[in-house]
Amino acid sequence: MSSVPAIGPRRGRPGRPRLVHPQLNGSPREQILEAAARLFTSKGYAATSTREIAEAVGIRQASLYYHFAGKGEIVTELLAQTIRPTVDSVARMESLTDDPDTVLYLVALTDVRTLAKAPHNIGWLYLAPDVAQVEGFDEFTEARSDLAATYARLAEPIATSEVLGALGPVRLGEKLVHNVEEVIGLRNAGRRIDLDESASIASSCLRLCGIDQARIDLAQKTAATLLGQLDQVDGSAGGDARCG
Amino acid sequence: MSSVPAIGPRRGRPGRPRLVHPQLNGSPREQILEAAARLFTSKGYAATSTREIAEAVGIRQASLYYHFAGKGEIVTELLAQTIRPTVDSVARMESLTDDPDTVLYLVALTDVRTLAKAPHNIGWLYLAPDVAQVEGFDEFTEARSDLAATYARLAEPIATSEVLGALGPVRLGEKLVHNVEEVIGLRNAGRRIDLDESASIASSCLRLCGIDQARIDLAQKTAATLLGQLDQVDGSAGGDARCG
DNA sequence: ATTATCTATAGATCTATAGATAATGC
DNA sequence: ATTATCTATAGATCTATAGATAATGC
Repeated sequence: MSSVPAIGPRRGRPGRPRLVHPQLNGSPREQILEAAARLFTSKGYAATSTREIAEAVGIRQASLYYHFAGKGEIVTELLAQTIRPTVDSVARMESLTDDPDTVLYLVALTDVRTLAKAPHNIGWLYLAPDVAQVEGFDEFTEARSDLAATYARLAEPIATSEVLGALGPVRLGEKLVHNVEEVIGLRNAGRRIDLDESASIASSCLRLCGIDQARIDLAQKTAATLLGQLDQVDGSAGGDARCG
Repeated sequence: MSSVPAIGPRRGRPGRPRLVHPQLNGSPREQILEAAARLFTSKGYAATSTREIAEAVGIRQASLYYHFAGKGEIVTELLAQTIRPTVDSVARMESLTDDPDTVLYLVALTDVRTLAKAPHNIGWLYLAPDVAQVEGFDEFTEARSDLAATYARLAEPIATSEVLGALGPVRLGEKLVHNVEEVIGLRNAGRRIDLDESASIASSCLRLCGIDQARIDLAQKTAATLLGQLDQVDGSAGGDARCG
């Protein structure tokens, strides 16, 4: 019976059928990205072979090259897809309130949630030296320093003079980014990141600015109220309401 | 002249001479560890081949196996050599002063200095997934959680109730370790870590505990005085005075 | 004899390309 | 005809072992 098709008719999609049923959803390209994300974040980039990715998808190693030019293109696509939307979200947060403590709190919280909810711990890849050597990585280094600059801009007006004196705005921005990125390590250790955890990381950002507990409590409360209102207005999570 | 020794007589050491002059100091084993540390921290573990290590040392790839059973043994040896002496140093710091703020400050400062001064940014390797897969890595995961437990023990009595309420001692310990480890990222970005920078990271640890600026200033001042006295008593850095 | 290297190489990868094949689409 | 896979394989690694060789040490 060597001429029997390996797989049943399977819903008419063009192209030669796979030897194995697709185990993941989405287009082949999406399936590859999903499998690669899982392997890269769990085993490391250089330690993951194209063969392993293909096996996880359920295709032959060579078939990857129909969709991507190579391993490097897979990882840069993953990074590009997951650039943190934080910088863009700042405008939205600033439109919610005039209180600068609350804006920083909200931005940090959003950033933590983004890192916590991503389907895989992609944030990790930005920090790995083998990934940093991939052609075209510079773009992402730049994105991360834009992020630090944004944090710096938000933190500078509210930080105490002692903190600013010791660090300067640039280092403070970097420190806040690093503080938010604790969530990457927590995920890596298999920890679940709930909303309380996220809130406490966002609070730490204010604490690192030298802001006292009363102001932190206030910002946290204000932020919770604002987020509650948002949820009421549009039931959708993270609404992209295009108002003129 | 094909029978001419590749290298001059070179100080009588046993063993067949190398084809290339040693470019590094120390025993062959030390030279290998030095070269591997540089390559692992700059390119990543999985992305570094044994051939590259050998080339950096100036020996043939196969000669590595006279000194190490393989790549895994090289990296575990590196990790073992650089386990942070922080846990051990706590007793010394506690003997210097009764002020718990100052003890935490000193421990954090010592830890930062250790990470900053290590010849290569080995701390990085603890965080890399490809290294985590090496046989025998568990030991080092344990060492890191011992470290977090130590920070937790020191921080619990001095943290504000708000911080402890939000985080609990365990998470606070982890957060302090993560805060100290900012230095790893800074080094990776090519930043020089001077004493001021180290001091500001140690201060951030107190700030994350909810400690106010006045107490931070005091701890910092006390610590500086104590360290100054130490330097006067024994000129040696990090004296291992074995007193009964 | 011991030590530390060397040469040579087996065997297992790993990436990437060429070209065949089996679906759908028109 | 187009699409998405497959098979087969070249060529470049990479790790690890076997055995030779050239020093020193006794």
